[in-house]
This record gives sequence, structure tokens and C-alpha cells, in this order.
Amino acid sequence: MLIESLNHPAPEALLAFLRAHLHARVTLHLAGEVEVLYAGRATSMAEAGDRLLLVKPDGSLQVHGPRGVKPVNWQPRTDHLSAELEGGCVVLHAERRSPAEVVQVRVIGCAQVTALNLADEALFLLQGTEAQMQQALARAPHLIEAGLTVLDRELLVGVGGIDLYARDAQGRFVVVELKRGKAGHDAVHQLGRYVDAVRTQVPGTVVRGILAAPDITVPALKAAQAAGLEFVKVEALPQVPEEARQPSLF
Amino acid sequence: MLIESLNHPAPEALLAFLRAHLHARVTLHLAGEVEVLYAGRATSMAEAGDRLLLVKPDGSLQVHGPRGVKPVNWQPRTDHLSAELEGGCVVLHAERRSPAEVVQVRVIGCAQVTALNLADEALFLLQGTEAQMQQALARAPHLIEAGLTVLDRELLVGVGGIDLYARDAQGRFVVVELKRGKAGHDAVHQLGRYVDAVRTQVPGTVVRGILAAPDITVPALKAAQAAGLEFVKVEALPQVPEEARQPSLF
DNA sequence: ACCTGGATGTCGATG
DNA sequence: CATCGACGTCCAGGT
Repeated sequence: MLIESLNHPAPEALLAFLRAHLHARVTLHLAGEVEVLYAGRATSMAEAGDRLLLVKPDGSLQVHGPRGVKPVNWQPRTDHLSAELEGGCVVLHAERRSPAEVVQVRVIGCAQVTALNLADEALFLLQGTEAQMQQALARAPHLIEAGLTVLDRELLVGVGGIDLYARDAQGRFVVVELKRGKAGHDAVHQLGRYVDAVRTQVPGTVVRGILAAPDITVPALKAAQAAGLEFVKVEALPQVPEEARQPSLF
Repeated sequence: MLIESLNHPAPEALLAFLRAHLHARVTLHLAGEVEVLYAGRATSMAEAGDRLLLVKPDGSLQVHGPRGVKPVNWQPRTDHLSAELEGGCVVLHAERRSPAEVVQVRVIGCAQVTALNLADEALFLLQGTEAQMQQALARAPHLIEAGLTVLDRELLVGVGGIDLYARDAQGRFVVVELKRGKAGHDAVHQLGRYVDAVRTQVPGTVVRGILAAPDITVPALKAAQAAGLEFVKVEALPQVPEEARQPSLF
């Protein structure tokens, strides 16, 4: 997994290292003093400072400072990636089109550079996504309301899709908007938009709107009530039945 | 800047290394085979695989795979961070409250671990933010429309704030919503919401709504026209005057 | 290529 | 602490 690593390489050695590994399906890690220029949707300039640079096989690049999960500068997946010597410093160019953007990393000094082989992605399971919530509620719509019958999922109406389209016990149409976390008033407006769209497409019918989420902000709840929309509390993570909780599994 | 680095340390050596540096205002970088569990707003499990682990002085942690800017697993800023030996493997625990979340990283094998001192953040300048756009347009509202007078910025109305509140040449009130990038129909609805709020608060007056952005999606433009709202194209990055473009600067 | 919406979004500001 | 909105959001998926 560890392919090669250099401590305090001279610019020429660093350039050779980068040239050797940049396009070799390899992940690069570089710690050093670095200056970053970015131009694209916006423009940024980061003065020289100690940073941590990461370059992945897909050409994505990120420059990390001492704080936070977010990089100081980044480039999501480049169409072109190259390293040159400019004025005695190694400079990395990372470009992409659409949107047209450039990130330029000037390496003033390199403390350590490492080439790694990160193997193909191992199995990754995520639970609690909105898609899973939608599937679970489509199978058990009574968790939203007794007597609910799901007609459709991801029903396209105008532009954008209705999470769940259903009919209630009285035969009225119901538009359900799901949120995996606390719903804000943006969710209320999204729901209102879908309800309006359905009312427009099917004139003369009663259409209910239900916002289903584990929680809702106070202003959002007020907005929902004002707009004649309903909020129903549902759990994001499906409850494990009591009999299935075998202590032996832990 | 480079404090210490180990290649292929045994679990005990790795544990000692982590214990020595974890709470020392130091940035840690670890490459190795790793298994990650996450539980919090959602739940995830990543089987053992070659990954790159980053731990920053603020307690933030991220585990990177071979693709993309986004980590496979992460934790934004922990309240508690610790390393233990469990079953012959070093295990990192990263917890935070609010939201209550845990990330657990089991290090099956470590190829390289490095402790770095990332100095305090250097100067960072970002241009082209919405805030800067707002400031520029507040000073030069004619870029939106001739005869416009800005009354207020970030005017609070109900929920959320109006980017620019103005009066046009005919004395009508104008609500301006800014977007630094291409505006979608969410921007249209946000503007519509603000316009409605103003009309409610000041009944009987004519209120115009202008969406000012460098671009707009086709559906958003249609939605704006249908809602009686206007779109005005403005540049996100302030245009540099011709006389200021000195080739010598490049 | 454009557009939409989700996300463990993250992050900072503000009441 | 809750809420809200920007972000170079990133990213996958659909048309």
C-alpha cells in the first residue's frame, strides 16, 4: 500500500516524484508550505502557509488547513493535472471544464510526500438515508397515517418528484414529502409547490400535503399550518422489532 | 513542521504515537487498512480497506477513500477523542454531542503515520461571494436597473432576510434576491416568498420582485415569469475597469 | 449537458 | 441552543 515516501525532498526530487506518480492511479499526500490560487466560479488566494495536500487517482485535489473537515481549497475531479518547476518551486496545476476552474498549488517547501495505493473501495453501508426511509414508508404507509394507500413513488410532477403519492382512507389524494432530518421551512415550501402542482394538474380534487420527518423547526411548523399542510412525525431509522434484538448479536 | 513519522508501526507503537500526539494541537495523518463505524444522524459501516485518516487539532476527523473530495466517513469537530487497544488493534473513538454522534476507526494495519504542525492559518482571500456581490450592488444599484435606490440590506421580513430592499424610479418598492451562481427555481420561490411578505406588511402598494444573478435555469425563468417576477443578469465578479488591466501585473 | 434534490452536508451568523 | 442561509457546496441520478 505504501509505495514511496520522501522527507524534505528538494524541488527537483519532488518534481520527479510527482511526475512519476501523478498519473499512476495513485493517491498522493504532501505536507509542506504551500500557496494556493483558485479561479473559477469564484476566485481565491491563500498565502504561503503549512498545509496538507491530497491528490487522488480520479484527479481530485484538496488542500487542508489546521481546522475543519472542509479543505481550504479543492478541485473535485480534474480534466488535467500537471506539475512544473517555476522559479525554483514545484507548481501543481489542476484544471477542469464545466465549470471552467483552475487550482494552482505552489510548493514553497515540502516536509513529506507519500505515494499510496488506496485499494478499490471496500463495502460501505449507510443506513438512514431518505431513499431507505421512502422504501420503508412505502411498504408501511400506516406509519404515516392509518388507511393510507401509496399510489406512486418519485412521481414526476412538472419539475421535481413527489416522494410519495398516496390516497387516504377517504379517497383524497395525499402528497407526502419526506425529510430524513429536522424539516425546515424550505421543506414546507417544497411540499406546497408539489401540492399546488397536483391541484393544477387534477383540478377540482382535494389534495392533502403531509410533511413526514422525525422533527420540524418551530417556524416551519407554523408555516405549514398557515399553508394548510400537515406534519407527521416519523422516525428516520426504522425501529428494530423487540424480538429481533438478540443480545447475542452484540 | 514535520514532527514525527513512523512507517509500518506495530499496534503498540502506533498507540503510543497517537497517545503522544492526539491532544497536542497537532495534525495527524495515517495511511493504512482501516474499518470505520459511524452512528449518529445516520449509521454507517465501512469494511476494512485501505484508507487515509486525517485528524486535525480541532478534533475533526476524516477518512478518505480513493475518490472524490468528500471523505468516506468524517466527524466535524469532536468533544472527545481517544485511542485504545482492542483485540490487538488500535481503535480511535471520536465523539460529539449536538448532534450526538460517534465515529470509530479500527486500524487493522498502519502503513505510515505522521504528526504535523500546521501553523496558524495564513491569509486567505475569497472573491465572488454573495456578500461581496451584495455590497457592490448596494453601492452601484444602477447595475440592476437605472434609477434604483437602495433602502436597506438584509432587511428582516418574517423569516429570512431580503438581500436588497429598494425603490425604483417610479417610487415602487423592489425586493431584490441575489444569487452568485446560476439561479434555480428555489431562488424564484424564495423571492416570491419575500415579495408576498412585503405585500402583506405594506398592503395596497405595488411591490416588484427582481432576481439578480449571472444566470438562470430555463425552468426558473419560466417560473419567475409565471409569478410576475423579473430576472436581471448581473455579473458575480465585479468587472475590472479596462484602464486598470495592466499587463505588467501578469 | 442541463437540471433537480439529497447530504451524517459543513460552516458561520444571528436571535 | 435553535434557526437560517450561503457554499467555489459535492454528488448521484434523471432527462
